Amino acid sequence: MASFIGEYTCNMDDKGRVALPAALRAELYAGGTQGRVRFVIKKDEYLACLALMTEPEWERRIAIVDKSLNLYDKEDQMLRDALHRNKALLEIDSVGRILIPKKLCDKANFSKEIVFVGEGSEIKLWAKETYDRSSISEQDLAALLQKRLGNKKTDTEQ
Amino acid sequence: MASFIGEYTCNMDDKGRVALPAALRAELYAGGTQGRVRFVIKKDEYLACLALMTEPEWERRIAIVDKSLNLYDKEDQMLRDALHRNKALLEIDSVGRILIPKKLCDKANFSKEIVFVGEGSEIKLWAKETYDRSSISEQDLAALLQKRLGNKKTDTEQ
DNA sequence: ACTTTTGTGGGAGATAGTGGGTAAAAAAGT
DNA sequence: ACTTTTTTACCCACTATCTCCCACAAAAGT
Repeated sequence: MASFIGEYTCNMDDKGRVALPAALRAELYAGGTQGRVRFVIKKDEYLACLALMTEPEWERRIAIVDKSLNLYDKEDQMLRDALHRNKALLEIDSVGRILIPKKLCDKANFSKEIVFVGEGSEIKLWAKETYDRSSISEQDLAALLQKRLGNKKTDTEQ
Repeated sequence: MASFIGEYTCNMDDKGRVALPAALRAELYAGGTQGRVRFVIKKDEYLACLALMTEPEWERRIAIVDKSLNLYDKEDQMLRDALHRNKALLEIDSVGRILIPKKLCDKANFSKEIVFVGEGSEIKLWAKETYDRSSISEQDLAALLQKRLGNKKTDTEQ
């Protein structure tokens, strides 16, 4: 399975197309994937960005959610419903670009410069301005790391 | 089995016909289904929308329900009866459209713009205004997700 | 400096979506 | 049983959008 890493900036044209940075594309095809690769792109549920992943990765994730939801529970169904909003299926075109749906561009305030951030099984897409503004301070990161992964842990971990 | 994903908007004409978005149609036929495909469309039991699924998927679901209902229990039989109301069997016409029965259009307040939402084994159909209005805020979704699937769990999981 | 790879832009053909007209079928009324 | 009316199905045609293709620019590597 592909594991993405690194920050890359590309420009979206006025048709909504952006080149998938070559390094990320290479990582994709390194996984022995032949032919067309399908992606799922979605609005991130917590952050002001989009998240891009391969279709199998999406299937894996939604399967986990489905397992803990009851088909005949109203609140569960509303959650399931909400989880399928702002998603789109997309493919890479003949020159290595993806076409981002307008609605999702708006949700993440995309205009021109898009930052691609490899995060293992997914790629985050940010409007450059948003990305630069949203980074947490080094101190906060240090504190969060210490709390969640350092020694003084309060909850379970694998 | 076909797995549907993505949001698509199409217009219903005054005869009650809507084009099934090409991406969803392709997904259908990708499952090796040749010739005519039959669908079941129904009013969603909990939400103000319709749900569309292949006939086999419907059979699968109703079989599960049947298993947990008692043939000789009055309330169970009334439920079984209710579950078969507001259903219709439909096919795709020669240009890829479906014809939605008037009764169901009314139930879901369809007028012109219909949003198709792929949700795995089924496709939800919403009147656009209803869809936009019924969307929970991003904060609420984040909170609900955090509560149901995040770390600070208060109830059982997997 | 030159070659190769990567990113960007635009035009043309293909295809998806939409609408209407007509014929057949079903439903309703006489 | 037959007529009338309504509904459904099939066909054709138009338009807007998207996808493919070509080409150029910019960067990186040799």
